[in-house]
Amino acid sequence: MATLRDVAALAGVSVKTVSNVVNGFEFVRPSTREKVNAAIAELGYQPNLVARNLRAGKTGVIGLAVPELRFSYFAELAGAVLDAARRREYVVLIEQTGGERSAEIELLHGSRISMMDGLLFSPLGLSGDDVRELEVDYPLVLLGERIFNGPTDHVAIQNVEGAALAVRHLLASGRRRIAVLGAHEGEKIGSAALRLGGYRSALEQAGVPFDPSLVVYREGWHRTDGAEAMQELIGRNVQFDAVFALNDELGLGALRTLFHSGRRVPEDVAVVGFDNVTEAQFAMPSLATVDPNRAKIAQIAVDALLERIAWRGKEDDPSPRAFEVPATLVARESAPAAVRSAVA
Amino acid sequence: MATLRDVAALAGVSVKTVSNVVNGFEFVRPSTREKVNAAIAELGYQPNLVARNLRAGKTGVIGLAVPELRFSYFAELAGAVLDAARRREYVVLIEQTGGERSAEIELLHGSRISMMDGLLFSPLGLSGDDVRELEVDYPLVLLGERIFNGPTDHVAIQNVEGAALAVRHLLASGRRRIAVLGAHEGEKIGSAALRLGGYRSALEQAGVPFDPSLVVYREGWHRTDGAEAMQELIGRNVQFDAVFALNDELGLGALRTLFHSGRRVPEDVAVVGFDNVTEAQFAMPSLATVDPNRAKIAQIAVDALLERIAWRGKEDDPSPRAFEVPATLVARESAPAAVRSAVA
DNA sequence: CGATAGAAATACAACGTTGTAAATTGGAGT
DNA sequence: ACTCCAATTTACAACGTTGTATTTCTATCG
Repeated sequence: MATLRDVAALAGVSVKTVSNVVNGFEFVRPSTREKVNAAIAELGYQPNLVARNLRAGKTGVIGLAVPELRFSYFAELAGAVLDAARRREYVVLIEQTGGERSAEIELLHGSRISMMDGLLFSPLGLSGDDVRELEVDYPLVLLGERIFNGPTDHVAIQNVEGAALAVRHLLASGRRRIAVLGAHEGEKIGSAALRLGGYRSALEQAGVPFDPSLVVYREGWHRTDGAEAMQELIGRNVQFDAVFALNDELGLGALRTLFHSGRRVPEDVAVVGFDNVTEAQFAMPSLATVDPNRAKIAQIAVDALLERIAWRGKEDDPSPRAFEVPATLVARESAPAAVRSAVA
Repeated sequence: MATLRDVAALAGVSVKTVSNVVNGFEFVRPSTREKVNAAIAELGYQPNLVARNLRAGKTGVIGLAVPELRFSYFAELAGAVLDAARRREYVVLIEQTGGERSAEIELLHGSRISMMDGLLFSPLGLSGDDVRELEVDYPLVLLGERIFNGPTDHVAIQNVEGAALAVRHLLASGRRRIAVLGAHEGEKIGSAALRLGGYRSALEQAGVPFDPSLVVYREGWHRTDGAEAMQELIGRNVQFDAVFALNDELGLGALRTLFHSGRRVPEDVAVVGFDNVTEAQFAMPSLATVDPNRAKIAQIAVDALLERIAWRGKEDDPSPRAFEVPATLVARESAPAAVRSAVA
């Protein structure tokens, strides 16, 4: 790989002059500029970003830590982050933590971080008790619902309001026996708890009594968990005409079980999920869901991180900021907008 | 951030001694080592990888260029690459090209590359005519079926054999009118052409005549394309008892149309896809498919790339290698192993 | 007790870049 | 031709590491 030095030698100028040309410095004689550019072209010179970044004290790289790319939600989030970062001339290094606490802690405190200007972190293994782990000396922005009120900026989904949207949507179509899949026993914060809270408040607001026998607890978030949770609900022999799955994967699993149990969706049971993953749109029937607005989340998170990066070293860095991105309801076949409309 | 220099000052030794301790150099007096480690702990020193890499002339980073993470296939591939890379102490910088030729070319020749030791590239916009673009001076490994016989290593799926597996599976369950969704008109290489080839050769081998009216051409690879292609097939009024979709997304879209058209899967129509994306497993009915063995692809690709990286500068770098990873058939509800077995 | 070998520690340079400050050039004004 | 200032170019240092070569210890041996 050619270096500035090689180009300088070929063009018969100093290294710094080549650097000036490369960086578009104003005061370079046109004839010199031309000579240098010719040399650059001849050698196929490309600036070495590692050296440039060492010099500049920054890397042009931000990290994104997610549990696993395999899960659509994170893959789509990652895609959105990549897009948002590119718009700001940053590249993204992705790390999979597997959702494991130890891996997350190691990443936060490991030396890989020194390759990044900052980190977008979507914790899963860490809990509220681990906030101390988040006290790091580099810009860090938290995503998701595991940890609130940490020492860093935080971008969250409208969990409560989003869940309420879903429930109101079901109520509006005449459903009154709305089950919940995927609640977490005893949880206070975290997506599950928040969404369950939204469910309860929407019911209350509508004057529909809360019935604990309609709540299915389940730790996992995957399709199999949804299928099993649905199975459990059916096994209880309680009457229900709608299901609010605390995320789309659970909802998709539930659709599967409902189908196998002979129940029609949405005629017998309406279903709404949460996340608006791509698959939801293509499920059979397509799954109504709450769209957390991933592109916006990514944009806000990247912007917040870059702001923090820019503030690095300044004495007065603002205290932790909390962003909340509005969620919207997406009506689909599994819970259409009109009451009991037929399937196409 | 503390540097070696800071640690050295605090410990009262030279910078190089600290470096020696950090790197586990053998000949350091235990007492010195202890002093240094104390200083490291006190300052929370972390090596600066950018500097280390500049010095070492490598970055510890490999690039992965894919069209879009939103598509499950690439998200899952990316996840597998991340895992494979981590096992070899490498991190991965992911770039989305959007599948656009110009973006792909810019990435190949841009300066971002200088942040990477090598690139895993899954082209989509580039075609066989663009092989010249692949003549770059850094280690490059190609993935996928867009370009064969390029000037670089190449890791490919068993497209022909995989497709033949799918078709033989359908034949074995008694199907004889097997439609194909997603063929590309006039294409010679590329996944679609190869898989279509596997389809034809499997039919031929079984003595089943090839019927052009069972082939639905379609450029796109997404679910909507599958749904539309299926619609088109139905519109032709030709008889068919099985569908081989050239990838899972097409297959999932087809399932949807079949469902809406009142056909039962697999009783009336068996369906097999290709790729084994996670969703296939959870579709209703679950989608039988050909598993290209992504984890192995990722592992082989990463290994090949790291080998090339290790060979950098050596005079005798081997000529381009082509790897092919065996595909396997995954029987599922949409095309079970036993003939016309009932749905669970 | 001095020589000597190996261990331990160090100085220095270099990776490729760019900021700083100093040096050189060229042309206008007189 | 001479001065002066802005334009242009340059030398040097530094970003944080580590390889190489060199120096300084220290213990052992004759």
